[in-house]
Amino acid sequence: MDAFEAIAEPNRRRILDLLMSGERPAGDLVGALSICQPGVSKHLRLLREAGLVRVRADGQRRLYSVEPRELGAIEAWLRPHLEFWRGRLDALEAHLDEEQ
Amino acid sequence: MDAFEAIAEPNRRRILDLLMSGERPAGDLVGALSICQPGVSKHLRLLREAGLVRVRADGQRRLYSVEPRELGAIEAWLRPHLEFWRGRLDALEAHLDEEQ
DNA sequence: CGGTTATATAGCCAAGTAGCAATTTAAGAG
DNA sequence: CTCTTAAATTGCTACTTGGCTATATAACCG
Repeated sequence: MDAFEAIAEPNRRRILDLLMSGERPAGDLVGALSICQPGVSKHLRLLREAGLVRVRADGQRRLYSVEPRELGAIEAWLRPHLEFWRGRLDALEAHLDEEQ
Repeated sequence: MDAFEAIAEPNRRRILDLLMSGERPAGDLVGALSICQPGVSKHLRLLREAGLVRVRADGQRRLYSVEPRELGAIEAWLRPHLEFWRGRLDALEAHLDEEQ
């Protein structure tokens, strides 16, 4: 699973949001997500395979945290589109200003 | 299908890339994509339902173009993550500089 | 050791989807 | 009207996935 597919699922985006506040044990995420524990575990595995999170052991807990590198890959695709369209909208505004 | 799911599929990202050069008939996209015509048509329908492209008729052709609004929705989710991690990386660099 | 807690895995099901070939719809062209 | 071209829809299959329950693994506690 690549990063694009990984962030396509709302629960996985929510996990990444929760991990913005720092490293968290899997159990915290289960409490926050209204899906069952194995479901969260499966999402965490997919996020790990997509390179979006990393995990380290702490006793019997697993502490997850964001691995930002692959988010950059998404931005790398998205940015040219945003820049292109920002340019078009700016041009449109300029055009409308001229007409006034 | 929302915008996140829509861009999870490589052929659909490629379609959006191709449409950056401007409005194009569906047939152009079929030629560029190495999947069959009905497949492209289906992807275009999903992109339309996700609000990522619009279409207008030109005789028997259908001209597709990007609708940038929903790309902004993706950026709206992604940006806080990127900013957060850019900040962390900057802090790390500063820390390493100090140690020298 | 046995018991408890935290997490992962296995096994299953229902739903969605990406692909194709075949067909339909719609717009020109003659 | 007939033929052709452009695109969409239908019908199908194989695969994936997100959810669940049940079970396994693994670490800590006594």
